[in-house]
Amino acid sequence: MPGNGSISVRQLASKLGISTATVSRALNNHPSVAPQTRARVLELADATGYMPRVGQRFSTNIGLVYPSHPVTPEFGSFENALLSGIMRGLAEHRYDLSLIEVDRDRADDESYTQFFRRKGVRGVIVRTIGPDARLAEAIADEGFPSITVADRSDQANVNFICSDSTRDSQRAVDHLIQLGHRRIALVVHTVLDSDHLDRIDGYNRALDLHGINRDESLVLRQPAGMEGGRLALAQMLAHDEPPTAVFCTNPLTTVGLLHSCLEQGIVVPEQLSVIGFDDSDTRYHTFPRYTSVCQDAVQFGYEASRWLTRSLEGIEGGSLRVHRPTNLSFNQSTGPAPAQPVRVAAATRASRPDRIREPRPAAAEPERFTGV
Amino acid sequence: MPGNGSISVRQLASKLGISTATVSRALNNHPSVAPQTRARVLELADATGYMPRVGQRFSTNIGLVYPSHPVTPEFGSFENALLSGIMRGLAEHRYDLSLIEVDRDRADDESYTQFFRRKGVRGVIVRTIGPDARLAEAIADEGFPSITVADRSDQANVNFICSDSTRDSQRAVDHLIQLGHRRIALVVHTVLDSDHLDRIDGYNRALDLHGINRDESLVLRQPAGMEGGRLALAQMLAHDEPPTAVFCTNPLTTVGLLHSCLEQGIVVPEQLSVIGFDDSDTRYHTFPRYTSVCQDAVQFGYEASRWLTRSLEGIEGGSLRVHRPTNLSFNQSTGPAPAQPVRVAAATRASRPDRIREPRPAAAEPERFTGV
DNA sequence: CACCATGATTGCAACAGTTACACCGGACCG
DNA sequence: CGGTCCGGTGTAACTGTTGCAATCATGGTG
Repeated sequence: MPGNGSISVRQLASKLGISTATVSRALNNHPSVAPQTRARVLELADATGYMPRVGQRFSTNIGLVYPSHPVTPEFGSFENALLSGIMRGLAEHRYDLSLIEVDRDRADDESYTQFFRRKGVRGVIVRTIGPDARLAEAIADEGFPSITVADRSDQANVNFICSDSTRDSQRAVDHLIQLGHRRIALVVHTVLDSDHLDRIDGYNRALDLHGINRDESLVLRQPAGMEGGRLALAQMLAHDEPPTAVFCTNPLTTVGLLHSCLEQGIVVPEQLSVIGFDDSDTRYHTFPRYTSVCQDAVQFGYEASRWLTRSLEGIEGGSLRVHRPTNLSFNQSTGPAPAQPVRVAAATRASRPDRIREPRPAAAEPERFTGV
Repeated sequence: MPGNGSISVRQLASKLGISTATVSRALNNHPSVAPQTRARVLELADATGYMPRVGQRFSTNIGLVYPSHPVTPEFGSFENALLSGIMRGLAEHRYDLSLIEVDRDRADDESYTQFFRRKGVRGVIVRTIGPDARLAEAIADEGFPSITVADRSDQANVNFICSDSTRDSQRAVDHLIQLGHRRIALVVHTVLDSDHLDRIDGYNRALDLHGINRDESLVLRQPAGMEGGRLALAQMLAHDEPPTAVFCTNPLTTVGLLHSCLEQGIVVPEQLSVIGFDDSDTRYHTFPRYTSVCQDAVQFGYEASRWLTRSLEGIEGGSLRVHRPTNLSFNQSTGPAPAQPVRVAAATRASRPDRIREPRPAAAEPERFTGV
């Protein structure tokens, strides 16, 4: 465990027998410092837990860390809700938030601690995306104050707050079984993070509990997004023994699947029951509104930022490893199992394109990134 | 116009005949400094364009400024797209982004310039929300480097990049008229910012151009959001002479309106044509996908942050006042005007909806990824 | 009136980190 | 051999901040 951060540049310099100027340059990645000198400085800085101050004061900045380019529009509402919660949690101790993308300007030979020091942040909230959980573990291994949000790790030194959807996933599938469904499809993302493993787990447990055979051919892996939902429905309809219900473990995928149902004239829930997943309000945007397992991203952000700042202020001690249970929101997308499942035949019969096609005029060329 | 920011605390102190300690405390809102002393310090700091440095270096932080608590989940995807673009634009000169909410910890007697100085940001991107345009103007009046995004101002000192949807709003309504519609409703937000005024303007121009009388009773003001769309549809159906088409100037409102159509068994576009508004991909999430006027929030963020940083680096000079035209995206929510408009009677009759619908061909959609 | 306690302001000085400039030493080339 | 260049380092001067002491006004009390 590093020291308490009360080391100064001058102390580092005197311990190393060099000048403060060289120490400062080494810490800031100036090109004019010899590699072995920089290595010695960084090593000692790490060992002593050096933390820069402005004047005599520590900074009060928290970093929200993304592995690479953050918050692309495709992330959907989760990031918004998360940010909203984070800002609320930081308000108590007047911390500020900086957005940091690790890939952008972290030097290759620079540790995460050094990188964050250089950015002037005291602690970070790590937003790992997909399978990049290594980032959170690497930061934790360096002992830098951090907490991961909406993901988890088996490493004991990783603080996190994540959702545990196992229970509600099981309840969701159980609900379908109670309604008489026996063949229930599961749609998961192509890459499986801990969240998706929970959902698979809950799905399996519900089936096992009712003595329903697991059918691997009903577990569909599709990329998260509208198109994934569309493809999943197509797979279901083409199945030899089609399911009468589906548990779709991603919000946008659920939207895509329900959208495809409407396109193909499949009535939900009369012909097909659907349970989905939601981070915010997406379940109310579809027709019908879908029953879903819901996680509260605002709450995640709030608790993570609050714990981190309290921890830095010395109010909170120890670690935080929280599994926050999800909620189950019942809406209009589930109903009794139909006598016969919908099949591809119904869909193909209805696929003659007698629609009125909209004119597609030569649309204005989309603006590209041009300098102004 | 303030100076070039090369003034130091010591120079301020000597000009005022006080110590640097007092100057520092005054600038940081320490409670132990006499009110009139602080007033004198702040006045001189403003006049000289003081800007704090860390050591000898200016900070490279940009603030994204919200009037109050930022990025609530209701904002939808606009904020995400904006942030994404901003981060990309900041990358070129290695600036960092801090999220700042003015209401949170700006002191009452503190100018915006002082507030931003205290936060250590060199320039700000102002995200005014709704009718809060005064914020951008107040900041500009103080001469602090700033640019407003997705809003505009008549004040010549306000830099901004906004969308001009007048042309496409007119084209959208014109498109409806070409399809034979004569009674076209307009749904606008209850508070009218410059964006909404554009849309009203385009709507009016299209009607005027075709010699169609404006009917004030077809201009519906509803709060932005799903519920607003629902209420707008109810108003339309209850109208004495119901419209056969509607131009809905907000994404979520459009979603709500289309959702309500599905609930009530109103077939779009056969019974009602709908044109909406979109910041990102929302138009592909509804059934049917709606034709919409689209603004590119990523581009806004990119251009704003790039101009601001280049301006601070001295590469760019002068002001930036850009009206970026929107795009018109044609989808499946518009069609020829029906012989008879849908009325409230029809809606009630269809309240036990026969939801099996004619299929429609799926349009190709770009692959997307999502969080979680 | 003298005197002390109290609290509000302020200054001194020591601290934090950064950078311009000079210096040094070795490599390279004429 | 001498000049030139360049990578690397230190000196010193510069930022802004804060702990502690000093100062000053004020008011209550003997």
